[in-house]
Amino acid sequence: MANDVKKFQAIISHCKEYGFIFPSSEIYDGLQAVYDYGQWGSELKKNIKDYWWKSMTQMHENIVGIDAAIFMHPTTWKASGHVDNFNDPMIDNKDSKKRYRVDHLIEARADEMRSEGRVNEADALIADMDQLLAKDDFNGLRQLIINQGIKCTISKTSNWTEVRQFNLMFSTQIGSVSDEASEIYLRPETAQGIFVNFLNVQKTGRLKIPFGIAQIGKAFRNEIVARQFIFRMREFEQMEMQYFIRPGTQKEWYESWKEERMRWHLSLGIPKDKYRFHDHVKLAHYADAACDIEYEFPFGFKEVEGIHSRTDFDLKNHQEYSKKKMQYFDGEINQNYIPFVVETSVGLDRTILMMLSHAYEEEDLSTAEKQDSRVVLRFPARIAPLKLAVLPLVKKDGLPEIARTIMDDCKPHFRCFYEEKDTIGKRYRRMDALGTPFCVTVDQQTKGDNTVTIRYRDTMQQERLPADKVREIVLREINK
RNA sequence: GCGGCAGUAGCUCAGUUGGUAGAGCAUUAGCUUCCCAAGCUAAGGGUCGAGGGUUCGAACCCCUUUUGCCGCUCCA
Repeated sequence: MANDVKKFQAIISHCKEYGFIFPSSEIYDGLQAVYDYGQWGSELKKNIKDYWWKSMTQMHENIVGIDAAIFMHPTTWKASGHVDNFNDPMIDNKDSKKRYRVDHLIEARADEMRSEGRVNEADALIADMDQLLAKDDFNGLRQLIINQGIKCTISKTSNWTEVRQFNLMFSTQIGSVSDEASEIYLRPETAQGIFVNFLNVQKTGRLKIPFGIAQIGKAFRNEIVARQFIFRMREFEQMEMQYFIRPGTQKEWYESWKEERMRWHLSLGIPKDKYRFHDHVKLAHYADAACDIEYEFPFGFKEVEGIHSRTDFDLKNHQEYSKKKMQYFDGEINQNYIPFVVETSVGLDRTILMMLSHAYEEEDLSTAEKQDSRVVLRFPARIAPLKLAVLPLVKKDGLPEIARTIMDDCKPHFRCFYEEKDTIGKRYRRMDALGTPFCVTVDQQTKGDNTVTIRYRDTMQQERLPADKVREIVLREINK
């Protein structure tokens, strides 16, 4: 474990040192749990996004993508349950460190009274509580808990903190005049952007159930505790797909998407034993089955992707709040119904951290004569930020000019890097540290027969091949 | 949110009982190099996380704040 902590810290340093990830607004000391992707981190991120997008949309004729806005009508979050379920005042017991919903504590007390036959007292207590809740009188609520002598069930003490309200959603104002009606939220999940567009997409796309809508986008959660580098951030990006199905078929679709999504994860080159499914026992308010795909990070197995059978919860609620029929006419069975939904939702930033964790290696290359080591990022070629480095062995004798023609041939097709400074070995090692899978080197022989050496990141082996084949070979590898 | 530890150059760190900062690597410019880092020369880069206090004087002591890591807690 100590080694894993060390490795994790080494990865964080490496990300900073080599331009993958920086703390947000670092010159002002950073902003808690917010990070920026640098020059190579953003390439990596884009490549992962593209790969997911292609696997989910291009490879599925019945899945289409959308890009919904971050701002949404405030009623969206009433319909989704975010406003009601996550705005409750909470209180902590200082001894047990246990956090309680204030209304749960007081209701438990009232139930106790009722079981003792003190029904009137119980009703009065609930009435008091409702009044205080309505006024957002947190001090009053705390006083009520203390006056009632309510104790923590674990520590058996009444050593309570202040009552606080934890708002998961960030809010801001739309329009330049700030009044209450114009308060809106930054979306805490991207899913609702899909649900509110269900009718638009289904009708204009003439889509038949089953079909899916995919989306990649930012979401924002005001986490109480946000930590572990980019694992839990306040601003993060999700890649998700909502699959609309006939009611009653959710179980089979849930299972089939579980399998399919696991296949995708394995296709990233990460071995099976680094993943596991974690089935949810306690289900969220919208789900009838749910599991996570977890990856073994240096700090343990943690969720990367969630697969949820969301039933018709979302569409049904949007139908109720919007008064628009969220129905689909299924010609095959001649029925109108609100579709059920199976959701797959990957954390993009977590996927990046997963790829970094798996790719990062400090390799010992020592021989009997010489101590040697390198840091190498073993990214699959398709997601590596840089695909090819073009290196003249020396920066004279016309070698740079030849190298430039290879650059010109390749750079319209994939990200290349040109470098003539320092010894060739040093340049190879720098490329290893960025995870560049291929380097080609132009030497004196190139001038005679137009061949170059290609050097592979993972094996450090080299081969000689015609310079005009480089583009084709790299293209083949990155699309494999 | 509670507790522990930490913040000195891009990275890793040193800095003796308080006397206004150093190293290695990295970077930049040359030289040398015909295939795997740690050859040569030179240069740049830090108001020691921030603010306040004590002091003749603070990287060092005190307070506040902020950021990170770890443990607990939480996570639709």
